[in-house]
Amino acid sequence: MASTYETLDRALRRAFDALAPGADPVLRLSEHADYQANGVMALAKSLGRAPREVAVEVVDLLELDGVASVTIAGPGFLNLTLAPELLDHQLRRLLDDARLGVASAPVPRRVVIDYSSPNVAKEMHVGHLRGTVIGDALARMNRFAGHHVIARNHVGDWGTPFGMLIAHLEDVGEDAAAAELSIGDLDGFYKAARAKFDADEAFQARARARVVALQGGDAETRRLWRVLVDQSVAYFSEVYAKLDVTMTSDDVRGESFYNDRLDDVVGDLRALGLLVDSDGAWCVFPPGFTNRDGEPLPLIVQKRDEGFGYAATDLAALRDRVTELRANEMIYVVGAPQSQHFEMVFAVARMAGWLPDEVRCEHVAFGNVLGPDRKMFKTRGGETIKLVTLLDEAVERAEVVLSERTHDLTPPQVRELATQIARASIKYADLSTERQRDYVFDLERMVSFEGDTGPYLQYAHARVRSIFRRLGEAWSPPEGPFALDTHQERELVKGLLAFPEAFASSLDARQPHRLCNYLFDLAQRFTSFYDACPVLSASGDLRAQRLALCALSANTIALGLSVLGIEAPAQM
RNA sequence: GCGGCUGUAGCUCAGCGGAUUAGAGCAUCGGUCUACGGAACCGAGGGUCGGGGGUUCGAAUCCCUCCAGCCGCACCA
Repeated sequence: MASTYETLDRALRRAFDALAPGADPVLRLSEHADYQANGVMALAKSLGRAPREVAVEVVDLLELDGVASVTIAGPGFLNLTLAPELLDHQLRRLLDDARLGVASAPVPRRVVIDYSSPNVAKEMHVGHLRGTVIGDALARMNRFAGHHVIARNHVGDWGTPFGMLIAHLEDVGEDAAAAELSIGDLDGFYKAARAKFDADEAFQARARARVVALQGGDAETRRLWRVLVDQSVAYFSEVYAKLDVTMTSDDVRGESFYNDRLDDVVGDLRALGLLVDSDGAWCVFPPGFTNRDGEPLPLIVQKRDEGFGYAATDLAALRDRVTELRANEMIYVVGAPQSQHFEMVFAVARMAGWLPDEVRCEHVAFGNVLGPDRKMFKTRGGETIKLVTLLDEAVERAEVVLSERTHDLTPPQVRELATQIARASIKYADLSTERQRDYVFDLERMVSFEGDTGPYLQYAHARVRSIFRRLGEAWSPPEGPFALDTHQERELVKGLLAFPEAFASSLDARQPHRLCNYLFDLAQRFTSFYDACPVLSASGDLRAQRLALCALSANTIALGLSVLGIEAPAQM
């Protein structure tokens, strides 16, 4: 059974096709009716005919018996009003469907999502928030859509800084280092190493020697390096758990994972004749990229010193994902500043034939998190802010608000709820802003229960659930047909029926904020309904009908939040 | 200099596969209600959609140009 949108869209397309194959009806939710189709005007233009005339013709061709009635408005809009029997049918279907109308992909795709990617021995700070939260939402949405998701954490675990980190590890001793790292003081460790490196020549020499030893595969050096990586990954896992993010240590494929494939990348590019020696570095020049002097811009694969650039690693990873992981889709959730880099990597991969046309591959870029001064979010002292500090602060605020409002919760319950609210605050604030845009981090606004916030949605959900607690007995859908006589009921139902397309459009565009907008809109439709339409004091079929709308509202909000990675407590 | 992103109500943001009066939240102001959780609902004021041109019957949305901000532009990842 198709969703309401699909049912209408198909009928419209059939009629449009009869006049001009492939014409888009441009179907949307409407304020003037239930749905509206705006495509007639464009169609008329392409036919060189009067829009109203074409509209009449389309309406004649439309087969919408039992689905909707149509009127022509303005220059040629088709205003569609859903038929009572369709509404009834769709609502009953949703009541019976845990997926609330979202079809599971008939042919699951293998979707590789690259996200989070913190650096070993470096703190996770606000800069990692967006990539982690957005990536995880996209992972959950893809899973829910029925696809096979392979999450990849492209951790920064290689490079020259590891020389000094290992040398420092040697100095402080493994146990002390492990202790420091496991409590999450990664920055302290890094800074101490950095300070010694800058001040102490002997240390510098040891650090350099360690880099060489590490790259050369020296066993002891490798073991020490492992200690750093393992401790850091363990710490990242704690942060993910705290954030309720599904990424696990099994998803980690650090840069080092691809080390032994870099020679092949270079060799194969050379064999393909794509490699050019430029100032001693081995480069590929994909067409269409220029530098500041208007000259062709290289993707540096192998540096003059024979070390590999990160482009080589990215190419190796991409190849692995296509061949070994058999990806049908690849999503790189990485900050916007890297967009040119990824364009070039993808271009080179296509040139090399490593990225088939049928593999959808995209850089899902995101903007910065800004402080109140609209600059990169830092502490007053100019330090980056730890992710966990941010979370802890949000939990504290949520606890304060809860303790003011709540009555009969034990302290551990308050704590747990506050944690869920805090996560929702931060995640929703992040997800509800269009990805590419920078946004201002304002904890006060995020944890607020008023307005377009995570807690507001959680509250709206909890409020609906409370109706059923109060009801205290089983209920069943109305015997007779749904009679949506009030404006508020009808508006709510329109919202409920629109979940599948809101979800699909959000996923397809890799724009979680669309689903956020939908959920907030739905929550508002619900509260308007709830205010205007008594539920428990109604009786008979009317009560059954309204209970059904309540159940669907709660389920939709909970499911929508859940696929975004946000919890919906039943009570708060 | 080239390229990318951004510029919509006092503030924070949707809308940008063109279309029926440009939306929401916050803030402000005014209402509602013996209130199924008021952390609510209803309404009002508030916008030359950065400026200017163009295409179109119709542009916040498409094209050009200018302005402002952020970012990227060869061996750090």
